[in-house]
Amino acid sequence: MINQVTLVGRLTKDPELKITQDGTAVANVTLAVSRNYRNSNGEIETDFVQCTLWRKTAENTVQYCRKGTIIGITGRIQTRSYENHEGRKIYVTDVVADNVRFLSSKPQEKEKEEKSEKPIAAGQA
Amino acid sequence: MINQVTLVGRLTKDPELKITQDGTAVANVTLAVSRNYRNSNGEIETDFVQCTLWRKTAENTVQYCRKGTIIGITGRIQTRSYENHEGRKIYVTDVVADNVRFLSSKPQEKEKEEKSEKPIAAGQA
Amino acid sequence: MINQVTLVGRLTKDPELKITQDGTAVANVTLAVSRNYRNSNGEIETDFVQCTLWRKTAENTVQYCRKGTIIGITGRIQTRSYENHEGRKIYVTDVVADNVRFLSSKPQEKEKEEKSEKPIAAGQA
Amino acid sequence: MINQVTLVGRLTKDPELKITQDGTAVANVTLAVSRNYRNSNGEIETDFVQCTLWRKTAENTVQYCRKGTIIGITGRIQTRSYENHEGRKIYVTDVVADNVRFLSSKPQEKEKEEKSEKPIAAGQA
DNA sequence: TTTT
DNA sequence: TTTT
Repeated sequence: MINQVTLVGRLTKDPELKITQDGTAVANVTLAVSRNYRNSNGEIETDFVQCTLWRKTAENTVQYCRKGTIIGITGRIQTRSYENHEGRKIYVTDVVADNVRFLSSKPQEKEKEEKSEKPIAAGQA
Repeated sequence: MINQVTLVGRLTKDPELKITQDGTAVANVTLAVSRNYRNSNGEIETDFVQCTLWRKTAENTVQYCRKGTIIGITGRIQTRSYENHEGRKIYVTDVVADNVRFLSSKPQEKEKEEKSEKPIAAGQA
Repeated sequence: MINQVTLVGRLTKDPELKITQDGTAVANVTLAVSRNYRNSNGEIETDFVQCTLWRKTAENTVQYCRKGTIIGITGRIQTRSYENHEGRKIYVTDVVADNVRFLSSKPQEKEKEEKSEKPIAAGQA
Repeated sequence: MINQVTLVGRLTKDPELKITQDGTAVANVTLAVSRNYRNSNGEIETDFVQCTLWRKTAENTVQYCRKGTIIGITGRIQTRSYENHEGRKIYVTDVVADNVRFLSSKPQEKEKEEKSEKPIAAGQA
């Protein structure tokens, strides 16, 4: 079957790197994607799409992007469900990225003091 | 910004037409989209993606498709939130269709007894 | 059937508006889309994709973009063929845009002297 | 930059496997993708999109598909040019596949006599 | 609260 | 929990 997504939008926050139990780098970000048309009140609405980035893609995004950076993501929609502490079933939908492109004109590299201690070296760029 | 989705999958149920307060036809369907690779247990997982179809697209899908029909959808990811009766904020993500294609080899027309009473005639096909 | 394209790239030239015989505005542009990986020589190659924009989409692109502007296009691949003056069949492939987004950080409006004489007013923006 | 294509259409011919000089399997196919609307003469037109498949993707397509099979392709548009024997520059556009899905209801395996001699075993499926 |  |  086919499941293909392309998004261009702005990061709603500075992205943060997490490490899973088995040592894999991951970043969960939200993309603010404004619509191309106005609603009945003349406003431009925005969709806030949750995205999951893995490995190098996560590391590079954390290193080179921050709140407000425009990025392009290609990937697929993923759904899953879990039971919360009240025993209620919660459904989650997000976009798992295959690829991320940095589209802001000047994605100035962030200068974070902890940079040299980053858990995984950032190779590629 | 850009927000573009393409899905091909199977309807998990017979689609049903609803009519909004202002008289617009709408259908909420779930597409079962199996992945193209096996997980670490050797299984093929499936994403269940909620989709919203409007007007003719809704009407035609209800008329020509049923549980198990393979359809292709192009559209965009939409997010919204509301407060449930407990005052908890609920986040909802679905795909709003621009276009639907019927891809099953023999999408035999359904013979439903209530067909002649359908609230809106199904034109296009 | 499904035919869906998303491109983000730079205009290779200042776009120009043409008017067809029946009075429709059209612009033919080429998008330079650099690839996300290096070839065996360590170089980043670029695809030069021909795109056709119609009506308001053409007019707005001509008004707000110039050589080098980053734009996003969604649309479909179109193929056609014709015989050239030597009787040889020529095959042409381009992308017909449904939608164009201006993604350069500062798409400063062009100040062209002939602006006030533009054949069709540019509404929307 | 972003360059993302999704196509669903029918193979215009039985696909054939070729082997490049360095031993890589490749198949060049054309997808007939009918449009979702009628032109001014009430006809449904069709785009014939050239696609290039590599390695396992090529091998599986050759093994499991034939003329008329409906397949889904995700990939990117690729452009290149060369000079023909008359010194004229020829521009070529095709879609390089990342992924291929077989969507015909009954993609019966082809029984070709040369099957056991296939240059590269077809694993995956 | 899932399709083949 | 939202970006410009």
